[in-house]
Amino acid sequence: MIMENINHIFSQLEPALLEEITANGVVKTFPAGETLMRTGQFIKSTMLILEGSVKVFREHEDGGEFLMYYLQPGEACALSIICAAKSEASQIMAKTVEETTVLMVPLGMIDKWMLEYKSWYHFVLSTYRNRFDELLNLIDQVAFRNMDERLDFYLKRHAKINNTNTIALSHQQIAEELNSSREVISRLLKKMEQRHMVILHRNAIELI
Amino acid sequence: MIMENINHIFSQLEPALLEEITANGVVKTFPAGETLMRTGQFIKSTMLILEGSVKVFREHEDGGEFLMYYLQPGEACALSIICAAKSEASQIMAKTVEETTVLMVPLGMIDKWMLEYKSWYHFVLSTYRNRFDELLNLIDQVAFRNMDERLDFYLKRHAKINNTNTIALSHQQIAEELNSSREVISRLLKKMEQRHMVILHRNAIELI
DNA sequence: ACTTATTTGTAACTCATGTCACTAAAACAT
DNA sequence: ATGTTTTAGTGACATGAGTTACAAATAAGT
Repeated sequence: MIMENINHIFSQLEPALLEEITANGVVKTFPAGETLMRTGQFIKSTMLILEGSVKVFREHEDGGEFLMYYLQPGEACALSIICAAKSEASQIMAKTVEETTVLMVPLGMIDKWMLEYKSWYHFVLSTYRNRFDELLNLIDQVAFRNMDERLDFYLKRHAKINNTNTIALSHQQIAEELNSSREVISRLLKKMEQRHMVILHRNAIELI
Repeated sequence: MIMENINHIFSQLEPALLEEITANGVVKTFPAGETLMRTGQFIKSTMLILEGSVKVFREHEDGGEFLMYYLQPGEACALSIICAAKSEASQIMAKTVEETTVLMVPLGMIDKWMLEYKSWYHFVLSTYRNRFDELLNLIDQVAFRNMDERLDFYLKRHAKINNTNTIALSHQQIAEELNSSREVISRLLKKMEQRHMVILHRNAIELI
């Protein structure tokens, strides 16, 4: 059933390529909160997400972290592809947020398929493109926006990704992802509640 | 002599490819301060820098700008390649900082060469990789660093790129690139001078 | 039910940065 | 040389956001 799943999730890839992928890849399931990649680590394979979701973030020496983006089923980690191609150390951290199934493809294949399969070529390029866009967006956020706007943006994005308008996170968790502090987030959320933008519950924020 | 120049600057590319590049590309020289790409504009060709330098930056609605990186001879604009591949609108601005000669390659070639020339493939991928790294760095800066550290970093990078330890910029210009204000930069530079990190001149900052 | 741990609310304070208002110095122009 | 423009210096103040220090509310464990 995993095979079918792959075919479905990566339907934009050619059948012949999908066969190769399943032949060469290893399917692995990680529990929630598992670290898949850490700063400075060398990457030995590219990961295609089949199920669940993966948080990709930057980490600062003194503990702070900073959310970059989430990887969803059907997506690949752009960095792992880039790093793999140059066998360089990763600059980022990746962690599962829920139980996540990934397909691990040895890095030798990536280059090979680029030349052999047009659909793989487009897949890889659009992966780059999308991540690049997301980084540009992120830079906009931190360069031009205040925390209240960033929080608003964060909540909406989170809601969209999880396809719900109730964000099941504590203020503490949100603060960490935005590299802020819990009190600041609580304060801003209270303001948003007064403006009837959200309703606050324990461990949950409801968007209106 | 431009041909020789190209061969020299892009020596990592195969001779056959270089021939194709010169056959298909158009060499163009722009004066200093010319806008090569603006937000929302569609990109019709990729640019390889032959001489001079190009500033790539993000622009905010209310005027603020934000330096992303400089392109030097031998480099290509990663975004133009990505956008070209998907004929999407650009999200960034690019401006010459001095008189700059570029080689404009029609976007149809990019994809074609990826399959035909290994050296082009590696060139494009390493372009992505380098820009990606630079964006990651930038995010670090704005997410984790204060303005004094960012200024210090900015000055050192500028010095390194121009291969001099005198930065010939006004405080105003620096402020714009860091999306700050002139007074703040003046203040911080004065502090750096008191700590004997720099010597301030009019329109110039000397690193020690 | 009682205790404990987790999560949230809030006030007071500090600090970095941005803004306003104005002065001073240097470069340029006529 | 004198007036004008550009660049730099500086103090006073406003604001956003991080910090400290608690209190209150809610959930969880025994």
